[in-house]
Amino acid sequence: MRGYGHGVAKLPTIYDVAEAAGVAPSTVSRAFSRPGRVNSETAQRIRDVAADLGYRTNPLARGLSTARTMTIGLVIADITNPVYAEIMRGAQIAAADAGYTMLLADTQGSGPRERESVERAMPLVEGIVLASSRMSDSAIRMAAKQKPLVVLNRAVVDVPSVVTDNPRGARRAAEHLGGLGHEVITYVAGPEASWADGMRWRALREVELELGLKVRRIGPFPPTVRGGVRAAHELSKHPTSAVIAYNDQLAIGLMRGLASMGARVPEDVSVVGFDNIFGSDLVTPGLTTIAAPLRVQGTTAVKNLLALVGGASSTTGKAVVLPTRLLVRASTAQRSRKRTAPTWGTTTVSGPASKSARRTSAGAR
Amino acid sequence: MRGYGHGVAKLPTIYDVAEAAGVAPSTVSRAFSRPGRVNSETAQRIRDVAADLGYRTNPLARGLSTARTMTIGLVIADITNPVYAEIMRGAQIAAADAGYTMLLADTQGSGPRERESVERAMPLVEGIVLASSRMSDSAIRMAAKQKPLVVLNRAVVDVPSVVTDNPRGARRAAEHLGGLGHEVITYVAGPEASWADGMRWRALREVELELGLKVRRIGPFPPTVRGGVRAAHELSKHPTSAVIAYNDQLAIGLMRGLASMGARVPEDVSVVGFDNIFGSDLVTPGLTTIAAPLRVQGTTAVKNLLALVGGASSTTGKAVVLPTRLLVRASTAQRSRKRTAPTWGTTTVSGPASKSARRTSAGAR
DNA sequence: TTGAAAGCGCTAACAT
DNA sequence: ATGTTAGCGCTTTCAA
Repeated sequence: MRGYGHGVAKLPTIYDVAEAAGVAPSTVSRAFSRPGRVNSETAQRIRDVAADLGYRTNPLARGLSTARTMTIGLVIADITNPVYAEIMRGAQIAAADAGYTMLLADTQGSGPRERESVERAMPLVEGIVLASSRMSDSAIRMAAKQKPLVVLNRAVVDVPSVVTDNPRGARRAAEHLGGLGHEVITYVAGPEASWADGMRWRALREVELELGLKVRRIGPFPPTVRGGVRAAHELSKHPTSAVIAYNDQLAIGLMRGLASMGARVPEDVSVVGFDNIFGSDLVTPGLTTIAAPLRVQGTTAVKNLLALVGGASSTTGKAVVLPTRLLVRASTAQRSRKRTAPTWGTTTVSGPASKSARRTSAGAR
Repeated sequence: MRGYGHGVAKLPTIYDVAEAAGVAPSTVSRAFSRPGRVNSETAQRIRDVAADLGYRTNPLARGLSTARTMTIGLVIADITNPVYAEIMRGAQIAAADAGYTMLLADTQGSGPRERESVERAMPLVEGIVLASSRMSDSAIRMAAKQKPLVVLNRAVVDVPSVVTDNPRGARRAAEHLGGLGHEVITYVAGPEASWADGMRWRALREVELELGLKVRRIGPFPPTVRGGVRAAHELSKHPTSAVIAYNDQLAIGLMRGLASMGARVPEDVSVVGFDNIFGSDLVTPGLTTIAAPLRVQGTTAVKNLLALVGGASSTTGKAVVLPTRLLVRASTAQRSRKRTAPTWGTTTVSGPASKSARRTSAGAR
């Protein structure tokens, strides 16, 4: 009702309030300052007057003198990737709960762009969360010296990190598949720059002997549905009855590709993904996956960041590792020993029968 | 290599540069100021020295005196909704292209939270994009007086708006279904607060007579997969052979719900969604949908906002309307007149046969 | 062009 | 508990 003009209205300042309340500007400032909001009678009166005038403390000005902008930055490799939807939600909630605003930068998977985003955001924020960063360890460490910073989905020595339990996740996937009678598993790799990819593949190699199964690897592929389709073609050259994909998108694409080549999931090949993104339970068959606590990842990263901002020392040097869990859906099944016919793997999508099946029969190894 | 300490490194200021270059601070400022970057020899030397020192102009300080923070705000109703992934990407790109940083606020579908976010962001940004706002028209208009603002997916009188062509989209959906022989269509409504929902339903009502078909409406339902499942139950009480859902999530949930009740899509019921979100082509059957130019929506909103920021007058009072297109996939098909048996609609998921079929036979209307 | 000085709105020592 | 006085880092008159 206070009939603002039309263009850009000028907001009242601390001086306006001071004058209206008949006190010194600094007194007004105090009535609004952070820690121990003064509670004298005057302070209250000042707040009333301020509210009346529609006064709002200008965060820019405040930030200029205190370096507290009440803003944190979240830089993400690919905002389009459904994984980040939940992560961002979690981050946003944690930030908002602490009274912080979130600056978002999408780097579209580009390293240089990421560096630039970080530089741009740096002076505006009190701290930064780097999700699935593609920058080099040293670049990250460098940035971490400027402002509090935590990396998500990656462990960087000397920099607070939040990761999921990739080794355990990969192991669970392998155990699950092994338990279903699969003896050789193909790992469909994601981007080489991905830290998680390395962890997953390495973990699989490690459990290989222990679980008495064989693990191959194809890739790298872009971590997208399309990448998965390509992977399916690649897989058809050396079919295995079970596949673990770097992430759900890849797994979903793989299933599509397999379907288009006449392979059935899970009858012919069992597929496991990672992350449990939106949609992984909607595809047919539902995707068995190693679920990550997406939202918790976001909140944890932000909470830790805020702790740092609040002056906490970088805790231990250890990364915080969040648990994952195996979600069994319809894309994995008992290995069928009675393969009626090598219906796929004997032909590729781009032509008639050519490379004949290998490793397709039981006693492969 | 410039061996930063360890804690928070202090950045060089304009004064440091001035001293190093042997000029006055204001001269340094000029060498970096906005419009016509001075090109004198000194200016160049200053820039070199600055680069050498690792100087970066502090946006906060700049913002304090110029009110140009090079930041825009994007406030979104539900960051978790896949629709926004692409919109955000588009917005982010447009912002980055113009050298702007993006502040993001997720309001989790809460009106009050949205108001608060806007207030919080207001002083930090040069302008705001409100995506699918749940605030009242008057609240939006109020905010629009403070700073440049554009609303996305909603038209508000006197406020620059960007919307998709809902009427045309709804019409196309109806025509498509009509062309397949469907005579009565159920519209599964989304949230009542949604402007788009109103537009879509209203458009359907308008083409009803013209296309010679009948349109019913059930709902409102939350615009989620779960909401869709609930809608399926509701639908089973008054089955129709064709359904148009408020959005893809609802449509997908509906398909799941129908499947669990024994109804086949598209044989028993054809389903059309809106938006073409990630995943709508991954479900089985693929979802026929009215595709929105998601990314373009984001870029358009931001570009228009930036134009306003740059001083453009609110153009005409008209909303920018972006075209949609019908994407036919497998969830819609010719209506089968020879219904062998009313296999669904006669039983509900929660028990044996009860409510008998209605409107299920051919000559319904 | 460049320099000098005032000020953006707020906070942070000092005093009182 | 309040008032005074300097800045935070940058831009912007106004002179030179």
